[in-house]
Amino acid sequence: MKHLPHKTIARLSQYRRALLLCLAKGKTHIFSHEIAKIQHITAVQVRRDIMLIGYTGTLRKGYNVKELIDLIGNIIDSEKRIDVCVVGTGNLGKAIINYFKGRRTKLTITAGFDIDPKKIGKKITGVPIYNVADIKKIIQEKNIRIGVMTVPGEQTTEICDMLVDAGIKGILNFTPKPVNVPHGVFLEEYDMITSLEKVAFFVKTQNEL
Amino acid sequence: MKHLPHKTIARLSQYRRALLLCLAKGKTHIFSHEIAKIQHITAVQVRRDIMLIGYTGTLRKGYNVKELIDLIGNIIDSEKRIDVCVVGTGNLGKAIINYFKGRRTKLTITAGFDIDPKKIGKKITGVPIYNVADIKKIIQEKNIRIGVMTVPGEQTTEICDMLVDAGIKGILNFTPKPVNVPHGVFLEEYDMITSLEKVAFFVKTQNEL
DNA sequence: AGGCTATTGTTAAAATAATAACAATGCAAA
DNA sequence: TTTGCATTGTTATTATTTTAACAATAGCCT
Repeated sequence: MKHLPHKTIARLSQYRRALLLCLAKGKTHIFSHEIAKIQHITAVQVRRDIMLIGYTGTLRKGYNVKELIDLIGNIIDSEKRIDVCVVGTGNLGKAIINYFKGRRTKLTITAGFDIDPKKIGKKITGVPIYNVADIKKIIQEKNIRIGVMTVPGEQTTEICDMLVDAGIKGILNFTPKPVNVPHGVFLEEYDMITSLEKVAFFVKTQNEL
Repeated sequence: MKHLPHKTIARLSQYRRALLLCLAKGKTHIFSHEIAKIQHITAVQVRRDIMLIGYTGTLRKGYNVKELIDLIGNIIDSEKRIDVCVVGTGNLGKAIINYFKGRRTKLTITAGFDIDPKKIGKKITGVPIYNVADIKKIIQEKNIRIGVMTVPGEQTTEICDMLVDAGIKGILNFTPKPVNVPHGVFLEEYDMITSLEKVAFFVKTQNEL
């Protein structure tokens, strides 16, 4: 497979969720338009994405749910578990840790970090919380490869530098402040306000029509 | 202005954040490459976006920070405040409410909804929490136009239907379950796992090289 | 069996988005 | 004043992503 578009990667992850739901319902096959409906995209796009990963469905029966789940897993999952840490265990950090609890994925949150002494040493739904000061030590000991940042804006830059220094390979930044990472570290930023303002923009323009 | 690309809308919102920061620092002008650096994009893209909204900077001095903030505001803000509600006041809901606290934007969170009697009637950083059963009444009374869903997956569909029924115009769905809305309601979905799996995919492929 | 239809797989076209290229020009320094 | 250069604004090009089009065919119905 030469190269999978970013967008396709993101959709594959979503397809899998839909497929797992179907599997749970006992469905063995699914049509492209059924997946499309769930994800609010077109059936063509689903077929095209599936084509890109080299899977082939059955004419008039659709795709084998289980096979497709496995294949998507082969592509987007790592062979081995990838350990993830969450830096900042405020509301958002807790939400993320809870969100992952009990989901079967190769991604596992194995550490949380905070500066609050009241939190350090405790656990959040099974995930131990460490002192941010020990971030490098813990990340290397546990071979953590991905860091999720949910700290307040003022600490973002400092924490990011610590993560990079500790040898982290990917960062998902939920803080409102953009960061810089050296080449070789994958960075994904997400800002809730941007999403909300986007919704608001379309609500507004629609109203004006 | 004929038509602004979705991506540009999203970036404008981010530019504004960067600009507000600069304004706070006392900067009166800013260069395209400075904005670009903050946002991890190219200066060309910044200039192009700014061109699209019809603003013109000063050669060798850059863009007037204050003017640009105002113009972006004119474009992406509503004239009037848009009221937003958050349905589900768990960790994520609380995180979002806190996140907005004290930010000056036309978007204001004016209601939270929950089913937990212990939460109903209380406030979260100033935002009153109502019973989900009263969702239609409150939304109409307060003229709330946008709903943010942070409820558990099982309740997603039901809550979504209630929001639509109450006349909401835009929905931002943070739950893991995709929803359907009728034409005329703008829907934006965000799934944290998708973001994280995307990061993991690139961490994985890079490792394999 | 034979025709009809729904569905896949794939190529082609269109739309969207990002990047490059470069003319214009105003400020700074000589 | 004049030269050089940094910076904008804009058009052109390229890359990416989505959508359309349609041939192929497996299964269903008669």
